[in-house]
Amino acid sequence: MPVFLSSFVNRLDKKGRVSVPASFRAALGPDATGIVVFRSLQHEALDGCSITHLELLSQSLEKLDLAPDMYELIETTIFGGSIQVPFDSEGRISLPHNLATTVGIGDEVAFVGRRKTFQLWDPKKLAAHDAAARSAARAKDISLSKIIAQAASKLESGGL
Amino acid sequence: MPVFLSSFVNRLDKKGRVSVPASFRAALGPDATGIVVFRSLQHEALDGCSITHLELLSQSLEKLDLAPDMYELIETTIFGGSIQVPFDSEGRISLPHNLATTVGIGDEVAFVGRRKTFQLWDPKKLAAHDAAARSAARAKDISLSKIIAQAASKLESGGL
DNA sequence: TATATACCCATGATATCCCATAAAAACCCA
DNA sequence: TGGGTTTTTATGGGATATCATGGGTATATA
Repeated sequence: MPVFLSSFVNRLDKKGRVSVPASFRAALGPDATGIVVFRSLQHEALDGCSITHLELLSQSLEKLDLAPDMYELIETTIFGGSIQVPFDSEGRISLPHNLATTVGIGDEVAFVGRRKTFQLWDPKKLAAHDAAARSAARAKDISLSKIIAQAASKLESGGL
Repeated sequence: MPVFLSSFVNRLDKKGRVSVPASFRAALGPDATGIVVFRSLQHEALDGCSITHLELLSQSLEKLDLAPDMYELIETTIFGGSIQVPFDSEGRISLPHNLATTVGIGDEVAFVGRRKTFQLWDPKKLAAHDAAARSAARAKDISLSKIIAQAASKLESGGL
């Protein structure tokens, strides 16, 4: 199972090319010829994933009973708005300029792993988002060991 | 089950490498190729764990019905903020410089066992934190023998 | 002709691998 | 029990491979 972990900041050169982090390329597998990129629904950022993952998403959507307008929204935003970007021989993609500017990406891109997918951020926007997320986590007193403990007790009581 | 116990202070060399304590490596098992490190949500320190433990966390997240914003928060904070660091042939990891500095780690790292996980501290910050934690424990009148006694009586009454 | 896209090679920085050494711990055997 | 020996650990440094990045050139596209 490919897992996207950690974050990396890479430069966009004047041709609009940027290296996809080597570990992400490894997670995509040796056969991957590129990635899929589309605007995030929640953030001022881009979502990226493998082509197979997008197909999986498509299948999942069919299973769900979504409201028609929701379905409509997702169809146009994700599938309509997504683009396929191939790797060059060095593992770079060329990010369309208009797509980059819509999310505030200038000459640097932060690749952020999110397990099954990853995101592309403007590093400054990411830093702000990260700081906000951290203070929210502290405010709600979230701890990982708690989460694991909760899930474990749920597993015990719930069966399996 | 791997258990991380006790603490060790090791030096960071100028390449940014530091030995993971042998007993921690033993706890990780012979097959472990590295560890996962991310910023602690609670402390000015790094959390470290095995890759399997992170996968456990990942599964836990899927099991729990977390609020979407919470799920969101954890995904970016933990998975985006974590890095996978492989061992070199001597059992060292190379700690990214920016990650070390964000938690105040200079040229020494204190590895602190916390059972299922461990933490990486700047030794001075750890000493300060320790002192604070001890006085807090005294203030709350916590004692280990009390805790054990309480647990024992609970077992008797509650069965098994 | 301009603009964009793909393919090729060059280079510096970083990370990884491999070997050396010194200190500490474990071991062994009288 | 004590002293010597072996093994494990932590640490350092040089050589090598990988990666991100830059630029040149050809090929397509409008």
